[in-house]
Amino acid sequence: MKPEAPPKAVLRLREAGLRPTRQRVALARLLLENGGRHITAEQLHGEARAAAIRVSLATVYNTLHQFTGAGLLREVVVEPGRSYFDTNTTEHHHFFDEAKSELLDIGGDGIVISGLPRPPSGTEVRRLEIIVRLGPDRH
Amino acid sequence: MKPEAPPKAVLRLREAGLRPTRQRVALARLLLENGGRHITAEQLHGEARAAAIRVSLATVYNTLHQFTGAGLLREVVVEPGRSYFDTNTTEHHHFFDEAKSELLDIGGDGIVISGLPRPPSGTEVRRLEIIVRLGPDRH
DNA sequence: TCAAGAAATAAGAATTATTCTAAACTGCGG
DNA sequence: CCGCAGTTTAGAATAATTCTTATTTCTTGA
Ligand SMILES: [Mn+2]
Ligand SMILES: [Mn+2]
Ligand SMILES: [Zn+2]
Ligand SMILES: [Zn+2]
Repeated sequence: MKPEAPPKAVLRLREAGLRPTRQRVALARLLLENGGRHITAEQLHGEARAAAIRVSLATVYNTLHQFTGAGLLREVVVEPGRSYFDTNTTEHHHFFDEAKSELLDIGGDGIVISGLPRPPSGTEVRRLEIIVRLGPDRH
Repeated sequence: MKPEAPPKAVLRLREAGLRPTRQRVALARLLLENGGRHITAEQLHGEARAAAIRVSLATVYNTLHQFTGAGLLREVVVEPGRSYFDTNTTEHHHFFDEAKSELLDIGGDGIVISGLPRPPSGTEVRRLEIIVRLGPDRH
């Protein structure tokens, strides 16, 4: 009588061509229903455990990469040996607080870069990113 | 009778407050007498072996970090799990060819960025870097 | 020139993030 | 409900880097 409305996350996964498995749906919820975030695989795994979602770390890694491939996430590399995954896939840039190891969004609108050379032949630009590295204010 | 003139590398190390040991001098030569480079610890270790310089990988890592701390090198992070060390310490930016895993300099002069917000309070900008990620030209 | 202490090196073990393997499970079309 | 491709998982494996500790090498001041 009451046909279940498929949750939003399920639809997003279907659109992306990813089977809405228990784990993927749960992770999609954590990631996409919580505003803009910059999260590590370990962190997400921790949140999943805290939310009583049983999922292996390998699956968290797989899922993060699949989501990235599908354009639901973006991978940000600012520190050696660790990847952050960004739920904000719009064009934007980052502050990186080196003391706190924390990324902060810089909205992409209104930022203009001039003077860049054209890319070497045989290549084309995939993405342009600005990283503003921050340290403690040593006034 | 003929007092040896201390090689350039020795002087650079002294200025930087680093003892000019056999290994550091040899690595400084490889790094600083070969034009602008973006090199990995493993790569440098390989070059050292090829040049018959006996130095351990641990020392290569130590040296690269010390040089970076002293401002003789700059560390660039563009790929998860690997650091590049840049012999160009002037203000500049990079193309990163993701297919070849190769960094290319973009001279810092003439590049202007506008519209950036000011850093969050308590922090100050340490460095601003632009990374232009390249893929194969899929015309 | 030499002795002594401080600093640096090296070998290998250890750590960390991530990926791989292969076996068990599950969503879904028929 | 079957069956199978796609998915998950535990644990092993990998890769880059760091750590530990004994040994070696600079530096300096008798
Ligand atoms: Mn990745
Ligand atoms: Mn480092
Ligand atoms: Zn972001
Ligand atoms: Zn460079």
